Amino acid sequence: MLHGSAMASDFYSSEGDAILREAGLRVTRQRRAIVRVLFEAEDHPDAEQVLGRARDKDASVSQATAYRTLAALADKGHLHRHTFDGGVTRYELASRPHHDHMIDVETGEVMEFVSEEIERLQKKIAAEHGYDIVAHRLELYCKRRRR
Amino acid sequence: MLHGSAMASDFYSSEGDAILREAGLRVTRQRRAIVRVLFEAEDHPDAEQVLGRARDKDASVSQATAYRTLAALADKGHLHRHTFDGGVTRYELASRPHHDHMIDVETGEVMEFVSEEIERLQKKIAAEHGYDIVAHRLELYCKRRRR
DNA sequence: TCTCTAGATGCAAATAATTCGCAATGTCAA
DNA sequence: TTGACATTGCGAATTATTTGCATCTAGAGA
Repeated sequence: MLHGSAMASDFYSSEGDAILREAGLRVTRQRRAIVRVLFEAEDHPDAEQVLGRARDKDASVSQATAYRTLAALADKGHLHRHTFDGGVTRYELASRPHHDHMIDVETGEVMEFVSEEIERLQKKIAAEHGYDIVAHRLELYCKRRRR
Repeated sequence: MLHGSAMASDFYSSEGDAILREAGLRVTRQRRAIVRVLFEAEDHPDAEQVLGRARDKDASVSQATAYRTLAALADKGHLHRHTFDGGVTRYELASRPHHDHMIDVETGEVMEFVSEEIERLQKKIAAEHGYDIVAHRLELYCKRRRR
């Protein structure tokens, strides 16, 4: 298992390095930690959570660097920002397969889904107005159906 | 025309009073001004804009009251909050017919649209996961199609 | 119409999240 | 190896919004 973990870390580090380079950013210890956190995240962490987790990997990561790195990656399109219903900004790697979000308003749980049909309709609507879609945001706020 | 304007104002004031009462709020001079601004708005003003316009009607409206009133109306569901792509919070009366938003990323222009088909698909998706939709947010970020 | 009280107001200070200035440090192309 | 310039941490500054508090006022009831 130690072997597996080490390999996984190396793997993610290189993936992360690539993302940083693609974004035109220098690869630093701190940024490596931050990007690794993003690769490992299975949720949608906010800046504070990213900072905390990055510090677990490298205690030298400062708040300013976390915000600066997240902003730089988001600006270059490598990171998506989400602000579910007036909450704080949450982050998610853009390299993940595209999906939209469904939020359980009672538990705060965030689920993911895709609908080719909706994607197609969105494009159609935009086209009808003479537009091309650059990005979109679809969030469904739901309650578990009682039965 | 003076007649028309006066009638329109009266109309909006009573509509506004009703909304305030329904929200369980007392009808004050300041709140009347704020709610009238919301009724008259053809855009999606942020708190600062609402405050400015309300002050044109009644100079005594303070920032705190603007925020407090907007928050109270939003909490009671009479007002929708929007945060288009990381910008400030914008407001829109919930009594307006339902619609989603299309944002021209080059001009910032906000357009409205509805698609019964998308609405239906959303409900279907939620249902498939065992959920009922409480609210949703669909925003299309677009660029005018060059030809 | 008068009174009374919970709710509302303005002001200024307080928060929360994020950004910025700056001197010190680190990356990486040559 | 080196030098230019990007990046860092720190703390102060911003921005948007909220809150504490003393003072008013809407509006139910006498």
